[in-house]
Amino acid sequence: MSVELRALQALTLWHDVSLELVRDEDIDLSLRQMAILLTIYLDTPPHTVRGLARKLGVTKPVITRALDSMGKLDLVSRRRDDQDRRNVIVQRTVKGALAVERLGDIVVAKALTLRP
Amino acid sequence: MSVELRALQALTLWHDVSLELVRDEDIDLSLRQMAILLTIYLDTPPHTVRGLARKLGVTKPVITRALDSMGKLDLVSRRRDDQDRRNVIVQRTVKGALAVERLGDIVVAKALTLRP
DNA sequence: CGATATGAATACGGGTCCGTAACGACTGCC
DNA sequence: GGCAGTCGTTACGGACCCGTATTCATATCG
Repeated sequence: MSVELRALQALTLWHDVSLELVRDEDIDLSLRQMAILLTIYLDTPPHTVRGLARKLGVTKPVITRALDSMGKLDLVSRRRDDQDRRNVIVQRTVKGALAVERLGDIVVAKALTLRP
Repeated sequence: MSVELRALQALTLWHDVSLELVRDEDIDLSLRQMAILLTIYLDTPPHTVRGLARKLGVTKPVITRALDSMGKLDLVSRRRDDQDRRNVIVQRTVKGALAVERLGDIVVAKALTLRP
């Protein structure tokens, strides 16, 4: 019974946040882009294209393109690794940090409405 | 400080579940499709195309196409409303219920790994 | 040095999704 | 019965994303 409740609450939370994100004009990222963005901001650096691809279970071009589009939005930035110039280091930005923070606020806000 | 922790936990949860969904072969739904699916299975029926469009803040064709693709996967089904044959009633399916249940399991499982 | 390997980016063909606009089916009111 | 209004679907053009294969730059090893 308590397990049933947990599952329903978890689903409701996921639903509420998804709905909020779909409605939101500002944040329009695909699930993959969001996973990439959060990995960059939550996991310990450094992050490379190949490393992200492995972690996400997708091909490298997917990461490259996601970084392209998120880079246009100034959510992430790229820099060559000086020690091995084949590598690209993915870096955080102020705008990206704010977006992640905002996402966290949404999740927290929706989570708080669950417990009556 | 406790608020910081909550936000970080919420973000980590969202990240972990997103990552799991991206990696998962079976579930490949966009955020919008997921929001539609969960609305159908969590909110009280009946659900119409127009009603879903209003709730999601998107246009009707978005709902129609999402129902098309999710219908092909047998996650939802459609039926004409006999009382007003202009309406289409969106119905749940066994496979859809299982998919939603599975998503709930994923969220719960990831949530449980947060509390040390 | 040259050969090989590695990392990222790009080219390509195909698929999906979007919003606007138009369309067909249906209802209800005059 | 006809006409305006509603609901869902479809047509269209554009944007985005995918995976495979290729290319370019760099590193490493013989």
